Amino acid sequence: MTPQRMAIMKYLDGNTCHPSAADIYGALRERFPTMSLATVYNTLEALKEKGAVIELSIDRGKKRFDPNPEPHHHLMCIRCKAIVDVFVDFPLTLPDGQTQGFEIVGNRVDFYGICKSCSDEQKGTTERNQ
Amino acid sequence: MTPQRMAIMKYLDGNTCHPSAADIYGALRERFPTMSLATVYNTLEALKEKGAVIELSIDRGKKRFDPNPEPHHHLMCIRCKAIVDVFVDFPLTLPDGQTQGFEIVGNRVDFYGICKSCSDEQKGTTERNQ
DNA sequence: TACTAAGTAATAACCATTCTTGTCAAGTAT
DNA sequence: ATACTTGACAAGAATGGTTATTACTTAGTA
Repeated sequence: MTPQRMAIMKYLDGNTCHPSAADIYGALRERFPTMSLATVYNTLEALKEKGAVIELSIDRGKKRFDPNPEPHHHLMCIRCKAIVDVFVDFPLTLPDGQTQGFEIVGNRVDFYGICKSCSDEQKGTTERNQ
Repeated sequence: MTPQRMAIMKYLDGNTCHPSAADIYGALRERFPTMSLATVYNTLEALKEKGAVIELSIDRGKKRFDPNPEPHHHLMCIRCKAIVDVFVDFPLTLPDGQTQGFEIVGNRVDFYGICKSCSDEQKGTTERNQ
């Protein structure tokens, strides 16, 4: 267990911002100036295999990581890409006629919306423009 | 309306394979050797703005396009990335306490599984290995 | 010490996507 | 009808996120 790896794990522990690899890299490079982005990816991959983090694909073009192992869904702001957790359990089972021969192994529910601060910003802009 | 654009639209019409931009490009380049991948992207973007196609983010790292305007969900094979449509309506509303100030604008339900042909392949392999 | 294995950093490579720019066609004014 | 303007378009270049490769370092071990 190297200092870099420990720092990444500590940064993730309890983090609810669902950071990307670049976010983590950016947050830790000050304390670990020699750490490379590849190390972050490697560590995240290792943590993912251990089940310590979950890789989210809610944000196209960027992997986001979630250290919360409890099953839950996500809500993403379409403006600022902030992601928050949603702890509501939806009963989602497909009727046999709809599985089309697939063996279902999981599902995912994502909500999209506009977060408070983005919504406030827009209001401010609108007011200024009037 | 250029021939390329018409060909892309025709290829998509009635297509239930949820092709990626590269899929479309690969399918049409023989008939339109001078067409570029960027043209496919441009056309898909234009069609998306018109509401003629929907962009799926079920497949990380690749945009997939769906010409079916009817609201529905998707089921993807985690092996071969095949995507099929799921026409089941789930009532998904977040209780006020869970929206965290977000103005919800949409949601998405994706199912993941292993399709019949991938499942059969695996069985064959297992048998051979025994 | 020498050997091994794991971890790291740096860089290059890769792929999907987006940006930029030159070209062409249609419309408009002279 | 001709020159000018505008806008759409395709092609190639560029970008950004991610992965692969390589060599170096460190720790553990015989």
